[in-house]
Amino acid sequence: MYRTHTCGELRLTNVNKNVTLAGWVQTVRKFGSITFVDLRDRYGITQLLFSETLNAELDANPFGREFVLQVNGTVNERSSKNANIPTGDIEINVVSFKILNKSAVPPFSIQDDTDGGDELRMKYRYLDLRRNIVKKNLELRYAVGRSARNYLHENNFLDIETPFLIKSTPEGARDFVVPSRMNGGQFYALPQSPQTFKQLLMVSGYDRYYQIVKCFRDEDLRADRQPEFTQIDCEMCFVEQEDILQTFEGLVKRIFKDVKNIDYTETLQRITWEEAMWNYGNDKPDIRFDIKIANLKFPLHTFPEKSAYLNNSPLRDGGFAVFNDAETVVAIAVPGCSEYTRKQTDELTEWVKRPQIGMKGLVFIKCNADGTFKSSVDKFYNEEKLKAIAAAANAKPGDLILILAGAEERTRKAISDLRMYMADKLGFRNPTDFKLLWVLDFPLFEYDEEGNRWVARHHPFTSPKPSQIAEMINNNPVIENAAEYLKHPYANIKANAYDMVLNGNEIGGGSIRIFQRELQEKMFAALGMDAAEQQHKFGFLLGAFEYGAPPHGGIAFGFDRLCSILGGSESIRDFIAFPKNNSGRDVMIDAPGTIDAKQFEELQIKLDLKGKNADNTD
RNA sequence: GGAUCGGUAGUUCAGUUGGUUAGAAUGCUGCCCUGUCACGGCAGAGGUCGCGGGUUCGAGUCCCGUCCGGUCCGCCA
Repeated sequence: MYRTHTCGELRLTNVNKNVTLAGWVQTVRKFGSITFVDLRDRYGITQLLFSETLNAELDANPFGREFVLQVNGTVNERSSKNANIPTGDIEINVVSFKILNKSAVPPFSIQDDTDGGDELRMKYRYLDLRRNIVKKNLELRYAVGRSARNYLHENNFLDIETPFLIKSTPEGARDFVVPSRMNGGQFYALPQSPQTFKQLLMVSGYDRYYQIVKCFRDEDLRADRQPEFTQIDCEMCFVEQEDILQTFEGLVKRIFKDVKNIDYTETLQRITWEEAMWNYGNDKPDIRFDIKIANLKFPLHTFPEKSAYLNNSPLRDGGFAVFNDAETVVAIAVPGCSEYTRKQTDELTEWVKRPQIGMKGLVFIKCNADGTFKSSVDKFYNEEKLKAIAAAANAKPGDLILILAGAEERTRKAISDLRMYMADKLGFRNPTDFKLLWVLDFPLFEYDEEGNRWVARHHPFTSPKPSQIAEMINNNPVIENAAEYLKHPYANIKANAYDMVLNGNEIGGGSIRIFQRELQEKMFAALGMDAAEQQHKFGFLLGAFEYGAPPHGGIAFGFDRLCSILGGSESIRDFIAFPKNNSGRDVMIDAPGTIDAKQFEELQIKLDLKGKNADNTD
């Protein structure tokens, strides 16, 4: 038997007991004729005491950090206790020890505050995973998964596996492809999601399905985006949007309770996509802080319902050419920043002028505590106008109003980014505060300028609002006038789709699906697929819809991202045991790599690499 | 595809207007130390300054290219 106890469980109640422990050497503290060793395993750290009688044996069998050690000895009460660790009241008075395996000196320290940089940690991920802090993240991940499974199981969901080797459908994200040896010249694709399979399971009558499943997308990466990632993928029959919202609100609340012991009792706030864009400039707003956008000027076709705001805008009849010429002028009131210095406002101006934001400048109005205003546009707007702007921005004395002007889309995104930036700066985005939100009624289509065509905003299986089905079927999707695409009836069709947002992150999204062949064909046609292409790519689905497809809908949660937010981290990498870097590489195993000539031959594939990768072959 | 920051000892970093033998901390090695737990003390080893080219009497430092890594924009139905 290698061990009788773990390194995390012995206490004062175990004193005098003879025990055997096994683990890794965290530190060795040699102290004249006695030696202290901290022995670590998954469960904790226990101090070992090697008294002077063992010195000869220690000299004969020296060990250092990360050696694997087995010790037998007696549990002793310590004469000086360590309150920082659960086992700090006791130590093991070692009788005998054995080195089970030696270790090279690790390239970085195996501690919470390691000295290792990211690159090194990823290269030696097996050592990094020994660190308590990474272990905690993986334990949290397991807890989230277990909680989700319990909830879904209790609600009659069935976990059904779907295939990874499927076929490429070049809608949406780029596919990872896998060559088929037995079918020369043909390729599988790895699923971007099990979307069509879970819909087919609905047709088959498995009315509640879920899967915690890997998905693959060959797109550029970010701190919160991996090429292979995990979704909690769910689908239900005989449901309307409301059923889905309630079921999965329940799921997330259960996870909060199980994992964080948070009673998230309030009903999730729901806003439409249009309201999200209007108030936050963003379809996944962080509502932990109450800063909303003041829309001082905007193109009416983007918010047709809001003409009253336009007519009452305090900018009307103003003398500032930048505002007068801009398509959109938007503002936020930042609490408590009216005393910003010139240096601070200049810094903000530089920030919005960065290429990633792309604004030409930043106008500010300081709302002084005494009720007066000081702005960078004083010569164009009198006190009364400034007061009206402040009122529109819901600003209070002591606030700093920041105003951006420019083209609608870019400016709205910029004010949204600025809102988040200021909130970060002011500490309004506390990672231990959690605020959930449903965003509803997304547009069904997006206009693709390059192709002058419609693309599905969510995916092509998403159904329109029932009231707009006729509008979709009876109209021709062709866009005659690209400049006026917003006037096309399709631009105003809303989807039966919903996103769940947590602290400014999309953690889940889904829709009620199309389940009628005719409507599905119309959707494919709207996206520019002719009948032959539809049959070739999605014939199986259209066929299935002819055999009694039930109404259905579902949702998928980004599992890695959900875990990282619950863990209070910006990056999902530390919630994945073996993640990939920014370039999609696994630097530990050095993947992807080349394959040998025989493999190419079996696959009947010849490489013809262009440019810088041309010498990348074996 | 684009922007931006970085690459100097095993590791994390500093390195001034270009100027003698490139530093610190930590880790590592050796010696000393009986109550440490970030132990302490003394001594020591350890560098192709990512790579290639250029400017210069002289380059870690300036310029060009390239590779690698981080972050972001585009992209991610």
